[in-house]
Amino acid sequence: MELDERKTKILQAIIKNYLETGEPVGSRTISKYTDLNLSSATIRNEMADLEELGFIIQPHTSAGRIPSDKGYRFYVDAMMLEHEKEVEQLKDVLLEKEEKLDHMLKQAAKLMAVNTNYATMVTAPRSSRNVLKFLQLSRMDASHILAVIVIEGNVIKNTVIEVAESLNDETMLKLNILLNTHLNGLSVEEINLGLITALKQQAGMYGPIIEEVIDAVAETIKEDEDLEIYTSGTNNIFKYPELSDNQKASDLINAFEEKQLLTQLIDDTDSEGRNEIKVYIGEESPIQTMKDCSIVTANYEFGDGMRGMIGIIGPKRMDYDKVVGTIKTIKSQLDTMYKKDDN
Amino acid sequence: MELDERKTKILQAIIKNYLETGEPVGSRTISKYTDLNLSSATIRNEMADLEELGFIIQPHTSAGRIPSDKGYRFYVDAMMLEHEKEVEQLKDVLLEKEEKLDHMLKQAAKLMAVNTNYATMVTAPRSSRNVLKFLQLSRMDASHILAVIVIEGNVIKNTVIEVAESLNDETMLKLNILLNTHLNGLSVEEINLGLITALKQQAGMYGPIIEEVIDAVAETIKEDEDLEIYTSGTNNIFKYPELSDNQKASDLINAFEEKQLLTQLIDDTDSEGRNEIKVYIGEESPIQTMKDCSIVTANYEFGDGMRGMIGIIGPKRMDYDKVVGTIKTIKSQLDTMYKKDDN
DNA sequence: TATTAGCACTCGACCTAAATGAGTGCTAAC
DNA sequence: GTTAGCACTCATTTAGGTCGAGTGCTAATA
Repeated sequence: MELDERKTKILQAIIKNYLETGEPVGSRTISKYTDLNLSSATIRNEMADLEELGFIIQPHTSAGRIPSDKGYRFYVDAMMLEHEKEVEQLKDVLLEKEEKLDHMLKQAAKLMAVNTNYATMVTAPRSSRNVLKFLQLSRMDASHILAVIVIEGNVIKNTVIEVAESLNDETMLKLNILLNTHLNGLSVEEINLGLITALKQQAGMYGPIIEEVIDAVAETIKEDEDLEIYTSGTNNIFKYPELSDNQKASDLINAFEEKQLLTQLIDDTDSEGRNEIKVYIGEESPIQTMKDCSIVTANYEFGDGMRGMIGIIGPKRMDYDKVVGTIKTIKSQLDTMYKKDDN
Repeated sequence: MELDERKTKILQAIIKNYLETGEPVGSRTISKYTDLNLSSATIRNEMADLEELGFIIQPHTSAGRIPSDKGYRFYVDAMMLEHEKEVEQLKDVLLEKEEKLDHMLKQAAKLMAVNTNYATMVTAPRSSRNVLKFLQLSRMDASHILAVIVIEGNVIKNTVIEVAESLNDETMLKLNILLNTHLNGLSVEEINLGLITALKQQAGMYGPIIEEVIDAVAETIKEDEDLEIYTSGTNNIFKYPELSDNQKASDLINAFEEKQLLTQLIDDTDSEGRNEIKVYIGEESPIQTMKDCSIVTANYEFGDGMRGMIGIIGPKRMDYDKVVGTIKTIKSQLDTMYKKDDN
């Protein structure tokens, strides 16, 4: 059996109607809803076929049909193809550039949540290559040295190092020069034991400090890995009956609190994917607790190789059109925002 | 009518029983539960009195009684008085000192949540006096200066300042000395326009940079105000039927996401309050959406005048004993953790 | 006077049966 | 291939009925 044009039209109509009403769709509704001018009986026959093909499901005998995951997939694929041509932008979704990056990302998450009424997430961008850009030691007080570590993409971290004895200005200067000349431009993998030993030797009696600084650098670069995730609109899930029964809601809320779970959504295929927008429907989701949800994600990219992810999570019965539009809009705004002047 | 000893005993028994079962408590239950050896009829009379006094409530005719807010208040006050003597510590709630402060606070929130099965929050500590401790400008690359700002309590912030032309080492040194000698030890209020003008004059052609740095300092100190709040166990609210109906759950989840709302819980009475533990019951809560909850909070204090808050939020029918114990334990651990060696 | 036993009464919780109605599958006619 | 007609299914709603926990009140008791 094939999916001919009429079946396609009927399937589209069923899904469209279900997205709007949330109720199982009956044959009579379709008979009137479409311009096919077919009787409900004919529709019924076609629906039986569509069910056999796996696109729609009957929740129980004598109820209308609802889309299966496969049905949604078909619908979304068709829609994405449609969208490919028009590069429409939602005019009313306007992200303002904020002073602080974290404020802006939080803002982006919120904007998407308010606009779509779904739960949203935004990950902080991280550099594909974690390279040390700049290192600065300074004496804070007699027993503390402040180490400022800047890695590629202007991610800045600070560490306070305790020292037994105060160091004079000259020593500080020497250490700074030593560290910067040898370490700048290196990634954490490149800072190996041989290099460290060589540096320690050159530093003489200040070897232990070098060691501590390098530890801090490694720590800092690594720490950037457990990346920050901003979420918003979590409580939107209560707006959708299919998600708001206690067990499901609890699991979802938990996933949003334990942001760690959300990292599974982060796409690690390199950017070759043509800046694709990804849609996970129901069972396709990589996160177990979101089997009843659909997830739409996209990567954004700052000028200097920093990449992050934005995502919207809602019920399978989701306004895919709007969600994809919103994601696209926010993505493109983030993409261009830091293109010219960095931070 | 007075609250004599017998009434007190009965009231305590009612509340205790209700805390355990969650069901309205009937007269017969009390008649057997207590060692008063009174018939249910007598208890009924007493209960009618207690209701008249406002300590208990009948959800509907022909149901048992449940405590009113006033009843809970009575119970908690009595309990707190009891606790005053014993300074027991929960042995099994052990907070490990983490490298990073934010990790540790997150950990504290989680620990409390796991231990009590309620939702918890921990605010980052902030200094009562926001004083500039140390300032460091360094040249990051030709057109960017990195300003590192350390305020009292070793809160460190970074800002990148864009400059038109590259500055040489000597100028940088001069600016650093100029800024540090004049600004260190000052609070944001003390950095007034007169001082700024004087500094700008001394800096000559670099006046604009001075201005930007000072702006950044002001910004940084102010920004520390919109403080961070770590939450955990949010989804625990689903464990309590009285909170998990959709509207209430949604509101609560929202309050935990919009952490801003939680700031209302932060106690601004100065520490004179003898390190008191605060209990807000139902209507006493300063947060509208938590009228069906009880909230237990306490302030913790790091050695150097940094203060933060920990709190537990659960249903009114809460295990107050355990919650207060947990709060006390975590508080005292936080209190002592940074007493000797700071950060 | 305080306590208790007894009793009628209330009211939510739970169960069952019947009515409703949306929607189906199938068959026979067009 | 399409449609009208019809019997059938089944979730949802409504109404009625029982059950039992618990009360308030009254009269008897210590």
